[in-house]
Order: sequence, then C-alpha cells, then structure tokens
Amino acid sequence: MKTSANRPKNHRSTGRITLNDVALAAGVSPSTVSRALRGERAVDPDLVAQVLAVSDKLGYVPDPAARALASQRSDHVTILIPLLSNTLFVDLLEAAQRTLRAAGFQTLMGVTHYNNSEEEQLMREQLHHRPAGMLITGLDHSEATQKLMARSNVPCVHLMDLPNEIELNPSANLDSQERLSGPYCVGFRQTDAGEAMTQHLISKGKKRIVFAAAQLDPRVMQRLNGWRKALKAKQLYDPTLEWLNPAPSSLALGGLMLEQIMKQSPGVDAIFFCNDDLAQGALLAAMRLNISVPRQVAIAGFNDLTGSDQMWPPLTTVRTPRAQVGEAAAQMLLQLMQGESPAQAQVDLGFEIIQRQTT
Amino acid sequence: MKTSANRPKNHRSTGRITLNDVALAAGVSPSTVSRALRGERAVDPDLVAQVLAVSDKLGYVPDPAARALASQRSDHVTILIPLLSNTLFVDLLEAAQRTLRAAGFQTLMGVTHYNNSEEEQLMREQLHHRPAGMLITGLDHSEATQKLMARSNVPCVHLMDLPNEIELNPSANLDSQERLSGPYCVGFRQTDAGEAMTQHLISKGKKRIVFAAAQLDPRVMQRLNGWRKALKAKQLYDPTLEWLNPAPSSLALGGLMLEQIMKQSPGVDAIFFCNDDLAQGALLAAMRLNISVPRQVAIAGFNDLTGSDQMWPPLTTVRTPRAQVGEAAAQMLLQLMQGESPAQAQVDLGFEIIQRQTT
DNA sequence: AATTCTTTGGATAGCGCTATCCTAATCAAG
DNA sequence: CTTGATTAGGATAGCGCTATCCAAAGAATT
Repeated sequence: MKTSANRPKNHRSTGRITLNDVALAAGVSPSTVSRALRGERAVDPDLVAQVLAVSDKLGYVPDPAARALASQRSDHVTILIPLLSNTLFVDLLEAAQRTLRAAGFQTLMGVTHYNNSEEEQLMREQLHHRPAGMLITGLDHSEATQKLMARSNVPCVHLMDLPNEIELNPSANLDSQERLSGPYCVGFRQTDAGEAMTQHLISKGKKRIVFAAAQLDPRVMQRLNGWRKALKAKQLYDPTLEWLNPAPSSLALGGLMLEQIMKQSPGVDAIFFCNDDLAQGALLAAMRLNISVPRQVAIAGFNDLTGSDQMWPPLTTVRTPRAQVGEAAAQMLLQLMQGESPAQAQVDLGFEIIQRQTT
Repeated sequence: MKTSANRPKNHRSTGRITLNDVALAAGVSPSTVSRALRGERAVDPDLVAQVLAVSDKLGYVPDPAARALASQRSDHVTILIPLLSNTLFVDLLEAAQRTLRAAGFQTLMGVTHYNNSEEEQLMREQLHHRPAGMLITGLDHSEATQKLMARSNVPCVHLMDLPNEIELNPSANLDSQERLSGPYCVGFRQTDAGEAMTQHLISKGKKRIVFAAAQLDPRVMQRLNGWRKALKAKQLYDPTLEWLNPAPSSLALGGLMLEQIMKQSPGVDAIFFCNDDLAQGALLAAMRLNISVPRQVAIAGFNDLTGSDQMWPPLTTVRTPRAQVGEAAAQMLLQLMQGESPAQAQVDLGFEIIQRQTT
C-alpha cells in the first residue's frame, strides 16, 4: 500500500542549507560535520578537508539560533558603555567591536547613561540572551548588578579602570577565581593620571590649580583624588579649588565653568578640567571673553579627544589609550570565552601627558 | 519492575524556566501560553491574565534562541552606518537603538567605512543571522548588496537620504512593492539643503563661494549639486570654486583646506564646507592664521554638530534632523516588521538653516 | 432543527544544531 | 596473545520554542 502523500504532514521547510545536507553530500554523519566544522574533538584530517569542501561548495552557513539553542551559548558579546555622546566611549566601542567581529562574535551595545539602575536593567535583559561574554565600563556597579554577573557565569572584562590595590576590598562579592586575581580589567590608573597632570602644572610654576569637573563618575573622582594628592604633597591644596558640577559634560559647560571660575576665584593660575570637552569649551570661551591662555590662566584637559590638538592654543591633555583598551579587553574576553585564562587579570595600559600650548 | 534510573539517559537540563513550566503551573497547554504571551490569535482574556500572572511569578523569560529557531525570525535589527567617528552617525545610531530597544529588539551595528564591499560583506554576515529588519545609511549600494537585500526579504529602511524624484530610475532593481513606492527611507533632500545654504550665502552678498568637501560620499555630492544649482542660477558658478578632497573628513583637514583656499584663490569671499567638522577646523585655523571670519571670508558648515554653536565666531550651518531620522526610521521599520505598511514610503524630515556669526 | 462557519484550546512535530552515549577499530601494555 | 585504554565515527535525543493540524464548543445561517 502506498501512502497518499509523500510530504510529511507537519513539515515546515525553510530553504536553508543545513548541516544535514552537508552530511548527506559528504557521505558522513551530521555529528562528524558538526565536529569537523568546529574543530571539536579529533576528526580525520582528510575527512575534515572533505567536509569543508562540500560545505562551502553548498554555501553552508551554520544557523546561529540553532547553535545557540543546542549549545546554550550564543555568539553575542554585550558591551555596556555610559554614553555615546562622548567619543571616548565610541572609540572603545569601535575597537572592541572590530576585534570581536574578526573572531566571529556579534557585538551588542547597551548605553547606561551613568545610571546604575539602567545598567542593572540592561544587564538583566542582556543576560537573558545568554551572551558569550561581556565588556563593561568601570568597576563600580550596584550590588544587584554584580550578583547578576556572578551568577550568570558569563565571562566579563571591565574597561578603563583598575582596582586600586590599596583599597582592594577582600570582602567584595567575588567568586573564588576572582578573589585570587581580582576582576578582569583593562585600563589605566585614573588616580595616577590625575596626579601626573597636576604635577605637570606644578612644574610649570602654577600655585593655585583648580580641578574643574562635571559628570562626576567614579573615574573623574579618582582623577580628583590624584589632583588632591599632588597638591597636598606641595602644600597647595585648598578645598575652594574644587569645582565639581554633576551636570553632564559639554563644551558649553566648560565655557561656563571657566567664566565662573575666573570671576569668582581671582588668583587662579591654572585649571585642570576632568575631560577635554570641558577644556575645549573653556578654550573657546576664553576667546570670547578675551582671556589669554596660558598667560592669564593655564588650561589642561583629559583624554586627548578629537580636536584638542586643533584648538587655539593647542590643548595640553592626558592621552588615554582607549582604542587599545577596547582591543585588549576584547582580546582578553576572547581568551576567557575559550576557557583559557589570561596571563594577568589586570592590564595597565598607562597614559601619557601631552604637553601642548595651554600650559 | 522499577526502572533503575528515573532520570532519562540523554537529558541535558539547563536550569532555565521554560514555557512548559509556565504551562504546567498555569494548568494550560504550552500552545496557549505561547499564544497568550505573544498576543497571537484569540485567547480568553481570563486565561491570558492567568498565564501572565503565573509567568511572572515564576520569572519566566522566553529564550530568544529557541524563539528564533522555531519562528525563523530573530529579534535583531542590524544598522549599517559608514563611520563611528562622525557624531552624525552616532546620533542616528543612538536614536534608532533607543527606539528599537523599547520595542524589544536588539540592535546590531555594522560599520561600513564608506566602502561598498565592506558593506556587502557585512550585509552577508548579518543576513545569516536572520535579522528581523535592517536600517542602512544612504541609498547607494552595490548591485550585489541590493540583490542580497531583495532576496532576503528582510524589511529595510534607508537613512538620511531620499530618492531624487527626477532621477528615479524605473529600471532599478526593485521588487513590485518598491517599484510602486520606491525604497523605504527617512531623511531629507541633501540637494535642497546644499542649495538653500548657498542661497543664504548669496543673499549675504557673497559672489565667490567655494564648496569645500572631503569624504566624497553620495550625500556630499548631492550637496555639491545643490550648490552648483544655486550658483548657476545667479551666474556665479565657476568650476575652480570646487575643492573636493576624497580624504576622510576631519578638523585638521578643514584647517588645511582653508589655508590652501585662501592662499590659492584670492577673491573668495565665502566657503561652504560640506560638513561641520571641516568648518570647525577651518574656524580654528582662521584664528591661528589671523584670518577674520566673516569679514575676510564667510564660513558655513553642514549638520550642526556638537560644538558648532560654541565656536568663535559661532558657526552658521545646516541643522539636520539626525536623531529624528533615527527614531522615525526605527518606527517605520517596526511597522514593516509587523507586516503593516507605513503611510508613506519616503519621509522627508527637512532641514534648517541656522544662521550664526560666520556669515 | 440541521447545517455551516467561526471561535478557542490542545496535540504534535519539527526548527537546525550540539551533547551525550555507544560501538568498532586501533594501539599500548602485560 | 589477551586485556585494558584510547581514538574516531555514528546514533540518538533533546535545547525551548512556534507552526500546523485537529477537535470541541459556540455562533450564525438556512
């Protein structure tokens, strides 16, 4: 007796070429194809070659969704950054994305707006997607976020900051691996950078050096600490030299802060802005206000963002290795995702004082 | 007789709470839970409520991979932009991402570097991931890319540009839907914007107006055409007024171009830069070179990027609605992905001449 | 009242891959 | 030569969801 239909009843065919098609065409089992394609276990080299040949003759491309479902592991990496409006983070993103893409990973970005609860929300959402790894800016996260990360077991590398060895808190919420080595991170010592620039200003003979900051994120606060340390060492510290504004950083705000500082603090001979956008804004405002830089007041910035070298006068600043941080962090994550453990858990990429003509 | 083991042999349990768990707990079938959660078909409102209650009591979260595999449709939207180093595109990206995330979609970005073959490569890679939709900058893509998109059947919205109705090529490679309506796009008329700014300069009494451009992408070339049109209308056109440099756009290049133009083209009384970064660079260079703006030469930019209002003098420019474009395009894509068809295939969001003090 | 058409819930069978188990063959060791 | 350990391929059963088919009940039609 013949069956009435030769197409199975409940069949949902997609046109896609599947691993099974490759197996059939190559005359081996699907398991073998899967293993050959992933380099998993040992497969006869001749067979591997044969499978590979058939595979790209047919134009086979593995289905990421099926792969993720079966292996419980996606090819997504999530990168969490505070803002897109600061080129600092865009540079980080671009470098990380380029590196990860080359290794076959997809980058998903999340923008936290410097907000811990937004960060937590993003973390939660992303974790549902079972990312293969995570890159996250900074080391300061809410308890809940840290717990989520720890429980998820997703490898994670922190960007742009390093744990302060002095303040390393042994009771922190770390798993045993991390307890030994601290969290994985790639960055530089923000405190040292703040201190170094302040020392540079002191070396220029400046006595009343303002620290002007906005968007008071933890890294800015570390730079502040570096500034304090350098000033105190020379007995130059005075709390009225701290100008801290929690508003978002911008060119306009930098101009405003310059104006206020010059008006309300006579005797100031240098301003160290926590970020180049503020410093650039100040420089542009100085032009409007007829303030001569560096004669009347020296100005220093941070990050060496685009345009700082084009300012008039060109801006003295701290060059931070953000593209390198993005790339190195991605590399480290790649290792972690393969189950390897990186040579060192913390990578310090340093910084560089770029002296131009505003100091 | 009792079985020796009560755990099935070949079981790979993940701790995850599944749709099946919810179904069991709610006392309904998995199908019903699936439908209730997606609002698919008609389900008794009471049942929906019950399922929803159980679902979030258990903390159920659908597995995107399983969903994608079963439905052949992921929750990814790919956005292809030329660069991350131009804030224009970052603004686009941010707006689109925010809008799509609110609707439950993940945004994957690809950077084409203004390179058609990189774009094609990215398109190919992304299509393997079965994105639910695509956003892509501009209307100029290689034949191969267009074919890939057409065959993939993935809804797509183009950004920042509109087809020029005059030049609409009826033999273009469009499917029947698109043949009627043209490709979906959200942007503004680059040509008109170029023309409008040129007319503004003419209205200021300028006679020899240079068009200075870098990174000669199709949208820049349209602005060039607008400039030509306006000049020709007043008999002011002269091919030596075109300064076209294929190098990437940057502040430094803007300064360089200003210097060259002023040196080699005496009599020039205005320069229309195709992008604000060039114009900003020119303004900063003018300071260095002691060129008085707008007395000696008027300067105009394009896009109203961050900082243009902070320049000295503040820069006259064309404000382009990039955040709005990102959002509106995402909204349109959302409609398309739901199978609806948008009110209009092309949305013109216009532009605005912002006159400041450089003209 | 008999028939048809709409609802609405459930059963079933995959989506395309990988993890796991199993088996046959090969190899080293006693 | 026997035995145990290793290696390399295949068979099988899911991963967690949705699409499809089916059936029962109610609504609408004649």
